[in-house]
Amino acid sequence: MTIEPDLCKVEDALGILVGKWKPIILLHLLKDGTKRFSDLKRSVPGITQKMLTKQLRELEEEDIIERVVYPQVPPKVEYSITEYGMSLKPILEAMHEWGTQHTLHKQQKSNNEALKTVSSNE
Amino acid sequence: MTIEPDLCKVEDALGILVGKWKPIILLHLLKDGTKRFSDLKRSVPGITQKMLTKQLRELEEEDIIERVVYPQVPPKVEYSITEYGMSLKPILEAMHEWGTQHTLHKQQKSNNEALKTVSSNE
DNA sequence: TGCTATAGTATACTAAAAGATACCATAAGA
DNA sequence: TCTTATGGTATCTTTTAGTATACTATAGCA
Repeated sequence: MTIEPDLCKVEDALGILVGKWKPIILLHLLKDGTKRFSDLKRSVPGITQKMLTKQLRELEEEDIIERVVYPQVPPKVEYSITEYGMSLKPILEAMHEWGTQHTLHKQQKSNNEALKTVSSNE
Repeated sequence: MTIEPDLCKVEDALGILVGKWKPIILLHLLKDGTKRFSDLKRSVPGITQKMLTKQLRELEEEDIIERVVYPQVPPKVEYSITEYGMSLKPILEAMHEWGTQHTLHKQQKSNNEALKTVSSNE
């Protein structure tokens, strides 16, 4: 299969997944199903409230996740992946698998370079 | 299969693919095999020389593409995908397929919204 | 009365990515 | 001698992404 670059839809998927936080948010939701805002915040260390809100709004806008507000105080808001969002799973898995391989590749590369350095010092 | 978010390697793949131009550059190289710098520049409309150079250097750094310089004037430089770079193909294909579906989904969504607007005006 | 929890918003800031533009070397050809 | 082609680099400006911090509402509890 060859993808016609001019008709390229790759960037659509990329646009959804890109951002420092979106993949990790999606992986948590895929793993745990439904999560509250504060759960997500705890699960994604280092993220600010503003960023989490922003990423979630963007994913919601694309119908990847669903947001349910319970009218109570203190507020309760639950997020979950939509059926449509589930369709991203193969991409995330392919990337995860590749990333795992890539780690090995990088290690081999740095090993080779270390070897070269050693032999040139001999 | 569930990906452990904490051990997540998804971002590694994402880091390679991300950038306004990288996917389209890779698709062209996957399609045509070897391409010269100027061919790529023509194939990727709107890209500046600086950006093309930068993206190519980054992909080369990751061993995704190979750069061959022919010592002649005017200069000739050829780029091609490495065997390792070929391993990205499943990801690009998965994203392409998803993107195509997503286009349909977006169309349906805007159709639905148009319908809603019509019925609320009735 | 004052504190806590939740799910945010508002404002100001910094850093990174991308874009615009000008510049370079040099052989071949008009 | 001037122009063109190629594959860049250097510098500056703009745009976008991300961070830090302060602020909000309100029920329940001590």
